[in-house]
Amino acid sequence: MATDSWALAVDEQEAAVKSMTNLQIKEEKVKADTNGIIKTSTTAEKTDEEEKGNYFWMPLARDEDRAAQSLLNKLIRSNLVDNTNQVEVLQRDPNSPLYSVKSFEELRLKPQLLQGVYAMGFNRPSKIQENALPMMLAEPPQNLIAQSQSGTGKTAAFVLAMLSRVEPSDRYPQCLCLSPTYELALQTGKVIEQMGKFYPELKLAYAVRGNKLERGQKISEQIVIGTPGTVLDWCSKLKFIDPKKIKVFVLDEADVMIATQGHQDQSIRIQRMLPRNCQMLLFSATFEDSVWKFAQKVVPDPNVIKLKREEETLDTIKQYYVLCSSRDEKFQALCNLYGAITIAQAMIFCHTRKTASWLAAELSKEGHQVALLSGEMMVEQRAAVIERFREGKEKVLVTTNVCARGIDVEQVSVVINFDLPVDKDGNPDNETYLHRIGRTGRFGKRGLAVNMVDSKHSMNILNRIQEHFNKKIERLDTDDLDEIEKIAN
DNA sequence: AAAAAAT
Repeated sequence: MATDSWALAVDEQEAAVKSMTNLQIKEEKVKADTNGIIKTSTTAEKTDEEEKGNYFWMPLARDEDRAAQSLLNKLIRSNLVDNTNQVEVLQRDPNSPLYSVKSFEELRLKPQLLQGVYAMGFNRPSKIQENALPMMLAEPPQNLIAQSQSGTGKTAAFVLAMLSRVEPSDRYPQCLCLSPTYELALQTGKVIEQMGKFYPELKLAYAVRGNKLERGQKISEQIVIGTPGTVLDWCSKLKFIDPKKIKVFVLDEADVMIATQGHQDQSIRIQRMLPRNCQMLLFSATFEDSVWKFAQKVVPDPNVIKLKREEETLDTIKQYYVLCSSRDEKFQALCNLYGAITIAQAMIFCHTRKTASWLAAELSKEGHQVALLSGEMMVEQRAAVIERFREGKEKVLVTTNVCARGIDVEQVSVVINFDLPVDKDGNPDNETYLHRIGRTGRFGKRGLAVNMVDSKHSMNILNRIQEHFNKKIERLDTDDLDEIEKIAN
């Protein structure tokens, strides 16, 4: 459960891993890698920091440069030497060289952190990690607003940044990470636990709904992951956390966390309680223009990694639509698709909780096994459902926007928009669209997205989404099962 | 419209 201690969670994980057959191969690989690292760091010339046992990334610029630059307090545009991704990198300190690392060793991480990185099966940094890690680990700490497509390793990047700054012997919260939903907080927590499992003293607290602590004490966990409402309570009313001691503040899915129609109030209230020198890290696959501007206003002096519009979509995800005339026809089309989408796993998105529960019930009546997940369910139930889906015990998940962002289940090969994503004014929600289809095509895998259109109005919405991303969404005939299975494979 | 709170 969410309240479990760090140690317990790690024990459980290890028990699970031991039951896997390829354990020995994995362990040997980790050992070899870490031995290699320890050797090189002892033979290399040691800095004062290393002598004290602290391994830091080399400062990106000399102190005098930095002092001069901080006066300018201005962003200068540089071009990243990078021919595969069209990204803009805006550096806080334009005099410092623009770094990107090609290996985790170059980061000079503490050995137990590097061990955690390799134990998770990461061999080399992804594109966003290459660029973001040197910025995040620089001394003194610098803020970062970073954009990178779904499934490209943002979580691992900011988790590594938190773990590199945490001091496990100090028994109070030092790193705070906010997630927009309960399920995502649990998922990110697992990544923190896995990557940090070689720090024996380190503990993680989950500040999420349903995790009730005894009143009147401070918590000793060094890292806190949570959802905005609970975190705010823990920091203010309940005083479990002393926000003044937080060194790193991460906003995952940052655009929705600071958007007016999102979690803005709570996130900003939490941010205001933090010390002025707290490092702020904002990550998302999408930043709508106005939100991007707001982010740069609330984050002092940030480094910036931004995608060009044409690079936002992933080409590995094929997008289609099916044309229907009513909701019942959409349902029929979906039933036709069911066989094809259950080859691997699928997620079906609805606009409301009501539609989601209706659809799940109707599909069940037709004899199709589906799971339902929405915010009206109890957290215990939600945790159980997402767990079953992760384990592959459920092939199809009918859900709302609660699962639109961040949820990482590798086996998901199809995303279906039973309802297209629209905002409260009925306009297309391009950001949510991108996040939803990004539940498939994780880490370079291929994926399929199918949009169900049932009116002129929804066709118009889809056309506007196409125009926004300048990406063709082709028609699919659900009567042509051969064609569908070909695509779904 | 959904999500997010020990209120």
